[in-house]
Amino acid sequence: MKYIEKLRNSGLRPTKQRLQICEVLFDREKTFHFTINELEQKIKNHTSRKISLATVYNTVHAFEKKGYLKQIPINSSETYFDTNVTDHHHFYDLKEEKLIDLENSDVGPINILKRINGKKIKSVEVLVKLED
Amino acid sequence: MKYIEKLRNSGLRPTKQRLQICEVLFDREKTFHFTINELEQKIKNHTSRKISLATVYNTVHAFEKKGYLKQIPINSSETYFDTNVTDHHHFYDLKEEKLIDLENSDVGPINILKRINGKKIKSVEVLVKLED
DNA sequence: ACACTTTTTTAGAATCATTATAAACTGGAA
DNA sequence: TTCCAGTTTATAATGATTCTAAAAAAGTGT
Repeated sequence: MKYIEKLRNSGLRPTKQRLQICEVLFDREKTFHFTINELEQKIKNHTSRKISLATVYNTVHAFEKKGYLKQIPINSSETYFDTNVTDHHHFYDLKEEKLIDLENSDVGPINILKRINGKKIKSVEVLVKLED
Repeated sequence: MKYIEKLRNSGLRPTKQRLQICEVLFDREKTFHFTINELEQKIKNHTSRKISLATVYNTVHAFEKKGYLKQIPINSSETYFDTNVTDHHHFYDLKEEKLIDLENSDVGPINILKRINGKKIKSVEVLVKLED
């Protein structure tokens, strides 16, 4: 299994649950944007034995901490995560409540001119809201 | 009272509670970023008679709908609002959990090259996360 | 001021995403 | 195999937000 190494290397035990979640999350061509509930559904379809909701939360947070996932800043009742952890941006379709990737090349270069004393810039994220 | 007109003009009855919340929100020099709980504290200090939490929620949502407030997209357990409804951006200090305004002039012009069929761009918001 | 309608406020209950708990289980080292 | 730290699990707890429905206040016409 290709994910066993990945998990071991980051100090996470390659448990059955984590490996199955890896498959759902990372065996894809395209970026995957999801909420915990959407992920749970995908896991249900993918796997015979169910994985506890608490484990899904634990795992997603563990993966986020290790840098395999990132949260997308957005105002929604549920938290959105992204399997694409590179620097990139998003459209958010307000009606459909769906996220769409914006490559860096789709957004002109962003140059933050202001700086705050003693603070480093960790990330720059652009959210483009769409309406009909 | 200067807010009576403002409320009437937007079809909101100028009640005692709304006027007091207006004072807390809008009688300031600078932009005010707040969560509902922070706002409740400010109201407590400003007013003798307490305003019900439900009313604070109702009022903030009514003001948002009328365009006097906007939500700031950010991953936090609480929703952040902003009295500055012009197009502008934010630093978010992850350690302090504080928002800092970024004027448009602090951020180079942002040009979204991609378009989605049948959708209009409603807003473009940049969130710059800060760490130590 | 009074009567009447509509909007607003309110306290408390309900909801829902997320986190905490603590007992059972598992992976991996010795 | 034995042991232990790390994981999983069901369930309870938490906390922000929304709902409810009754009381209060605002606006309107008389």
